[in-house]
Amino acid sequence: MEVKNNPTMEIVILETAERLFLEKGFAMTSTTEIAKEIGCNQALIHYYFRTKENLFNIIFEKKFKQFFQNIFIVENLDQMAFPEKLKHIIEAHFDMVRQNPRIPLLIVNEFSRNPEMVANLKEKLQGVVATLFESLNTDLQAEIAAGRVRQITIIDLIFSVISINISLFLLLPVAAEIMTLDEKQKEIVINRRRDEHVKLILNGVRS
Amino acid sequence: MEVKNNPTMEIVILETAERLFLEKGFAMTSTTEIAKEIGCNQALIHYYFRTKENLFNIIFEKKFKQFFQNIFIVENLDQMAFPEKLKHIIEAHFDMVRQNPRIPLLIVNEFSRNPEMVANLKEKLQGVVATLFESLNTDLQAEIAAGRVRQITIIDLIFSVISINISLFLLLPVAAEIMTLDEKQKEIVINRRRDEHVKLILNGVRS
DNA sequence: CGTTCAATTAATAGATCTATTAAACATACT
DNA sequence: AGTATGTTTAATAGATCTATTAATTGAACG
Repeated sequence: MEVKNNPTMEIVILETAERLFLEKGFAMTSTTEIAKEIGCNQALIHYYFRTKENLFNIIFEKKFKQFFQNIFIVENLDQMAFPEKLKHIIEAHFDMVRQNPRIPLLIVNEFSRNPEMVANLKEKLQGVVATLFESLNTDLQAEIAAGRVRQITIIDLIFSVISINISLFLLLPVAAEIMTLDEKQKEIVINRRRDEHVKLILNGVRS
Repeated sequence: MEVKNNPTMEIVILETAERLFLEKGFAMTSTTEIAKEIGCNQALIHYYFRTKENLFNIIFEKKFKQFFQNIFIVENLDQMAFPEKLKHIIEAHFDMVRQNPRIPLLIVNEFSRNPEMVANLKEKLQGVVATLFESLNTDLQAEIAAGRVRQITIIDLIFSVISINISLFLLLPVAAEIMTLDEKQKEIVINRRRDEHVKLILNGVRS
């Protein structure tokens, strides 16, 4: 038997590249810098991944899927009433974005650099999203019929949840600088916004 | 009298650079490309603006101020009741973002590239924002006291408005690709979201 | 011990980008 | 006409980046 490919360095490269791409984007991250960060030769990056573009695409695809597949992961939703259910969905999504605050920026920037990439990935998640939305939509329509929720499409509702959560973590760095918040104060803001998003949406869809 | 400096080319460079920086960001836009787009020699960019960084900073500062100073420009707010006033503020901000859909991305990206830049600019707009918020806050507190609006800070209210409006135009390119919307359908979505944002916020702050 | 093959490095080609310098061009003025 | 000054271009230095190639290292195995 030949020597097994050592996956360690490949993984180190992936992790380091992921961190740098998320921090500084595709254009501002060079393979030279990735190698320097790791402490290895720059050619090694190309040995494992051939091109910078290819390395980026692997990471991007992973992050893209991760972000959309985990869009609304909540356990035991079935027994809940609609407002409670919606509350958990908002909070779960909020927490997911909180743990991946830079992915939306990565996706938005990559789309303006290379729209093809997103176009190719979209099919892979349409199924996942569709079934997830359908279940919630059934509840939503029941609530609307019962007069407890105003006329609103499931798309608009979900879009509002995603928007408000994503934009917090997108804008917070800039907002914190303008309002001169330190890390501790930022934490407080984030926690307050978590409650605020729930209130805003739950109240916002009342009839 | 000597020949007056010809401002035409300087303006052409500024306009072209602005367009390219907004389209593709700082790193992905080269002075070579700006010159090629204009049809002039690349050295001319440096003749007028010395460095790419300097050219970018001039444009960035302009866009930054433009975006924050026009944050809530509405006429004749005084005679309106609070909900009507808030509605007009949301719509005015929505329309402003609609006309400058790429500025938020420019600011967020530039901040992660060079936080100093934003730090230096923040003082110049704190005065403008403060007075604007104070007026609205007076109304807000009255509404809360009257029991028509739930407990919410003016910061949270304004942050929600800005968030929901900005994120629409930030996410729409990607969302439109995923949902396969053409330009006409995008327009429809934008117009529906404009109403939706008003409803969401107005309902969302009710007690 | 020497062979073999994967992993790693050194060296470098080739492209591109920023910025500078010197020369060419254009225009107003004497 | 000739000079002076602002504008534009040509040429290029110097840096950096991606990607490739050839050489070196190192570990398993017969």
